[in-house]
Amino acid sequence: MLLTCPDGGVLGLDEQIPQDDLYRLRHSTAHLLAQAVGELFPGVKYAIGPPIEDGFYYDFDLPRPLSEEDFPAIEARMHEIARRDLPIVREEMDRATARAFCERNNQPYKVELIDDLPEDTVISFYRQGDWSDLCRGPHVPSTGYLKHFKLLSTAGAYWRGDEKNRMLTRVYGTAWFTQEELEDYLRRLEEARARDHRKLGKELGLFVFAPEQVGSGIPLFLPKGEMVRHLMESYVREVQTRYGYQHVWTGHLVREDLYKRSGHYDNYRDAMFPPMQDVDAGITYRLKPMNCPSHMTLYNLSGLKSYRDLPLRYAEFATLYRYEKSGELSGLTRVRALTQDDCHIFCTEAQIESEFGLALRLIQEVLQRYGFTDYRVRLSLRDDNPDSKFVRDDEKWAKAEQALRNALDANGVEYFEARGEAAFYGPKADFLTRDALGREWQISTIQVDFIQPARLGCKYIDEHGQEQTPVVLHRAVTGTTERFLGVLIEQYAGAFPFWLAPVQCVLIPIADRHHAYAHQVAAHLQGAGFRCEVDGRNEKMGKRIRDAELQKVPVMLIMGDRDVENQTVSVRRRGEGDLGAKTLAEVVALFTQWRDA
RNA sequence: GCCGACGUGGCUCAGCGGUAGAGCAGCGGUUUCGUAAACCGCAGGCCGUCGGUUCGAAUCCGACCGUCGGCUCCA
Repeated sequence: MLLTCPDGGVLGLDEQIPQDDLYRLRHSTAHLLAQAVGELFPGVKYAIGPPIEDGFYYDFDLPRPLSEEDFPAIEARMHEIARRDLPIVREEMDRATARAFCERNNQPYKVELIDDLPEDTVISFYRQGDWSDLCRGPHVPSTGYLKHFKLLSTAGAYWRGDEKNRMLTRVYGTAWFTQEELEDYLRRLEEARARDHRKLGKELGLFVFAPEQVGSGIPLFLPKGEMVRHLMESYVREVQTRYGYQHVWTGHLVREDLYKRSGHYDNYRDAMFPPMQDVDAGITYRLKPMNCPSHMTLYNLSGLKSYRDLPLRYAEFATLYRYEKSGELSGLTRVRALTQDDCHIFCTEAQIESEFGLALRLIQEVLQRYGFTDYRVRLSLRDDNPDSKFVRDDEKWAKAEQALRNALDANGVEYFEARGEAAFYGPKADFLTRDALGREWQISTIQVDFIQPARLGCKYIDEHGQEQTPVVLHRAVTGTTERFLGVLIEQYAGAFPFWLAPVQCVLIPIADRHHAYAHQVAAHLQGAGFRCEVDGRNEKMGKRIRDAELQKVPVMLIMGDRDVENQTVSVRRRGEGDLGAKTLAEVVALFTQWRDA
């Protein structure tokens, strides 16, 4: 096995995986898995099997695909091999010997790996008993060290991550030093599943999917879900306005020609919904998959611009439609109808750094308001593969990349670099976060574009009366409302902060005779701008408290005879319990304080 | 799109060759209650769709649709 993880890039693995003991343990467990599969399925061809965060995987080319039903037998064999306590020994070979060895063992993937190793690489194998694998190491001393592991799932994976190649069978597993750590990890997985936004979205009545009736990847928002969306968007709109952004609106259909001119048609045709024909006029439309060309058109048609008009910032909450492949759809995090909080900033080259800084501060303010700290910033650059989508204009790319780096450095942002992740028109700074199950998603982004403005004929007149092409910064704050909401639900485990909760307060009158008072209190709070519901169901108070707690409503107001008499309500905070009786004025003051916190 | 698993009332799930079950939710009644589940009753499903095997299919086989876990992709 060749371990190309930390610097390989090929595997798309994160560079932060440390070469520590746990890494070594997992790496060896991957070998153990491979040996077990080899013993159970003679003729298996091995691909690669690296350690990954929390575990490992191994890719096999097998006569038949594995399913989880095969796991007990494989795990049993792994334990058996572990009990043999085979020493794991390193053996170095020269290239020709290594190649011949792998060919003799009918391991074509290993041969391919050897052929691709740089000239000066020391080629090593790790042997345990009569089983051996191409591998850089390091490993634990013997198979006896491997005790606390579990196979988790199978998956198809293309050889070398290329969909043109053969699909292999990948087995994922986890491994730990102690049984407690293993069990703890499995428990964490369980807990993560409990905060899955798809589950919570259903339980909390936020959204549904109707693949058979409306379509896959098109979330339908219930009143509570729409309330949260509305709050999220109003909030970002308020911040953007405060930062000098202007909001525009550009519709849902666009003539296809525009995307041919912008370059999107060539790069993303397959990911757009099929064209629509206006037969009478002979025009072809597309559902709008991105805003840039529309905003640039708006720029062009709203009068000739002077350098004094720049920077000009067009923001839009636009619902876009993208034909994501069926297998890629995932709850709210990957949808076909998505609402971006998009913005295009038209500016001069000299303004890039300050505009980037402004966008960055805006993003940081918003993420902080949401209590969002678990993200990292990726500087996404092009690669030098001549077949890739990136527009070829070295000078402009170099300029854009330098501008982005300067801006990141000037603002003291920590980031890591990823080649091949840029947009076709320029490099970007992407903000990545993880969902409950550890999958990484892009939220905020700032992109430098030296290409599209020229293609679409954007211009301004500089201080010398000369025509110039503006630079465009593409920028999204929360990314898409849908995805960000999905990630937020998981971060909060469904318990939204007071300002964002769709229902901020449930009023619980103890007996029927308290209903009128409850409605009176509710009306008062609604008048003060808070979202309240009266739970007047014929259920015991304890049951209604329980339901409100399970629905993650931040506040419950309970009222009985004492309260009616004293004109108070008894305040209960979710997860905290009874805070005692308060007057309405006190409640409004408390609510205001919680809302603005 | 590709590989694998799964698809039973609104929700969570049992049944896996012989005429469809439970809990929760819903509806009707009784109860009027002080901080996380009162009681009684009623109703609700062509078992994803289409085709095949069988005397007989929710149960076995196939195709399609959808969901889930990955892979690929992500303007």
